[in-house]
Amino acid sequence: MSNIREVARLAEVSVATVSRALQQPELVSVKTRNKVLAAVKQAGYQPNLLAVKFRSGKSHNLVVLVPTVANVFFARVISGMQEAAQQRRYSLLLGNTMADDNAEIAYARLVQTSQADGLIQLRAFDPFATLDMTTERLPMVNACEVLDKAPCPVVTLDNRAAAMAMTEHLLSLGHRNIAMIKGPARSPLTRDRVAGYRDALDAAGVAFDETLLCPGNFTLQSGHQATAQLLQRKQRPTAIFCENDEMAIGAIQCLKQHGLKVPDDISVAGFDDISFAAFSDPPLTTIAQPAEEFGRTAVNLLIDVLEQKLTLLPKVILPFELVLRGSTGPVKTSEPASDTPAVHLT
Amino acid sequence: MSNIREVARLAEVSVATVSRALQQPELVSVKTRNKVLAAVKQAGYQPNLLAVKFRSGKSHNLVVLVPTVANVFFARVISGMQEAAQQRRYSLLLGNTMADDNAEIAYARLVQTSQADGLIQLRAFDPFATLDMTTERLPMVNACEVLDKAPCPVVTLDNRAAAMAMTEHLLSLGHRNIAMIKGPARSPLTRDRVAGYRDALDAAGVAFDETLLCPGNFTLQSGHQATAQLLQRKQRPTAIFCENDEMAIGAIQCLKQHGLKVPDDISVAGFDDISFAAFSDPPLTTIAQPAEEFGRTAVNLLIDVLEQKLTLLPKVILPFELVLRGSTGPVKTSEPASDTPAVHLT
DNA sequence: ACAACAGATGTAACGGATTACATTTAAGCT
DNA sequence: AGCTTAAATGTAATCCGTTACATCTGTTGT
Repeated sequence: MSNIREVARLAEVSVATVSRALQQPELVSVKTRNKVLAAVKQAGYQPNLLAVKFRSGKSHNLVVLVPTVANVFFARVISGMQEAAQQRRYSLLLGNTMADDNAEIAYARLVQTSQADGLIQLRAFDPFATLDMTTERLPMVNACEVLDKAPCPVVTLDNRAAAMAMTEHLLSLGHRNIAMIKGPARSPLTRDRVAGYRDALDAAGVAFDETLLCPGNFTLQSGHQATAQLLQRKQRPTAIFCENDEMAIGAIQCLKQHGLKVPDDISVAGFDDISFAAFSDPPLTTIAQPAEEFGRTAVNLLIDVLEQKLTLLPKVILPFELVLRGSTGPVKTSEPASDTPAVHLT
Repeated sequence: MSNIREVARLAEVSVATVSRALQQPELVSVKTRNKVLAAVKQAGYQPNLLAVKFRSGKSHNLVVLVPTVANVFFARVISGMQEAAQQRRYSLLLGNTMADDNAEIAYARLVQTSQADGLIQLRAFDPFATLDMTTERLPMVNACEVLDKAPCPVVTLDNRAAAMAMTEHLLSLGHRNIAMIKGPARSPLTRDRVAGYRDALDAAGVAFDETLLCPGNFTLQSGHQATAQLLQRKQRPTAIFCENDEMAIGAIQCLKQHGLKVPDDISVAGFDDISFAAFSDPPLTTIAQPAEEFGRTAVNLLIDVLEQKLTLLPKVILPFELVLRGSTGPVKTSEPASDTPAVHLT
């Protein structure tokens, strides 16, 4: 691979002139510039970016920490990131961490040793928190599932309000016995969505029943399993609100296998509005999240930080949308007035 | 950020000794080594990888060119890549190209300018083909959808045999009027799968009817659309073989909307075995591809090439599996003997 | 004609880790 | 002790593009 010195030799100028002809053409006379350009072409010269990055100390890479790329929602987020990064001439380094803290810390190390200029974290975990104090924490943006007190810009969605909106929708259909299939217990995301669910229940004067909350892990299988458990209850819920669409689709399959009709016998709602949501049977009522926009915003925010276009630590809250489709419907009135008297009004 | 000179100063040794203590400890006395290690700790030293890469001329990055990360199958492939890359201490640079030739060429440039040591292409397109001859072509592996005469190692699956297997399955259920929803026409992948479909038809002595081939683009929507078209035919096909699961799921939805039962009225088959396939209603008969294994193999192959562990250009063919589920069933005998006489035996 | 200055170009230092080669130190042997 | 050899460490070059600073050329103004 030819280098700048080779080009300088061919063009019979100094390396500085070559560099300037390429970086700041206005500083070089037209005649010389053309000589240089010709030499560049002749030599097939491409600047060695490793050298440029080394010299500048900027890698122009961003690391993305994602729990699983194989998740449809995250795939869309990454797609948006890619788009924004490309526009601003940054590259994306993928860190598929399987939500493993140690893997994330390892990736964070990457950043510190200047493989990347900054980091985007899609989970509520601070990979720099455990590092010793001699090592500085690096530019980071936390998106989608965010830390409560993130020491960095944040882009998220009002999960609590969204969950409340969905729960209100179910309540408005007459449901009073609404189960929820959650994500992992420790996650702030899960906590917020449960809080929103509870807000709506409280506002409607419906008693909260902890046993209606079922843990899941955002996979199709876990939605299926959790639903199977819910169906073993003495009193079957009339609606199931799942914290993502995959679990909702898993839930619907389970219900059908038990001979139940959705939404006639039981309503199901999801979250995310992945492409499959509109194609499930019945089509899924869900909360649409602007996934690609999450990615774009996170990247732009991070680059702004890197390029010092930002001083404050912004908190961007993207809008959600309640998407009503066929998987939710009015509660069947044929059921006997189903009270759980002991719990009623505490 | 402290550098190696700082550590050398603290340990009261030369920079060469520090470097050796870390890279080839056996060359350094135990006493000195400990001094160095202590100094490293004290300074919070992490080698600057940009410098290391610059010096070595190896970026230890691999570029992945993927048509769309948002596609479930590719997401799994990338997941496998990530796993293998991490194990072998390489990083993955994501290039989401939207199947745009120019975007791919731009990414190929990245590689040339030593941002990455090699490239994995998941599409049948050679981004180096159009580049002028002064610029050398760089290490590359072509996976999943491969070029016929790829100038590089290849990891693929016998798409022709797989499509033949699926078509034989449908034929064995009595179907004679089998439509196919294809991918983009130019793709070798589409061509091979159509060829396999035809092989099976020929072997069974069933006439090939070109009008039963419907173009799609691997999305849920396109499966839906193509199916709507197929249903306008005078003579409805009794089975639809889709070139991926997304299109199959789209097809099933369309059929249901037209009041048709799957598989009683019409059978549907997919390809890929994405997670949603097992959760569709009915569960999808499909061809399982070892997606993660594709990714792992491609990465390992590429790194082997980079590290000169390979001399030949291997062609790895991974196995597929016919997965029978509920979306395919015997053809209904109640239909009148349905011939399309004009076409029969040409 | 000369000073002042702008414009164009060149020289060389720099960034941080690695490593060939040189040098010093220690150990082993007679 | 004196010589040989191995082990340990140091010195300095190297990778390549950028850029501060120096130098040179040519123009304008008086």
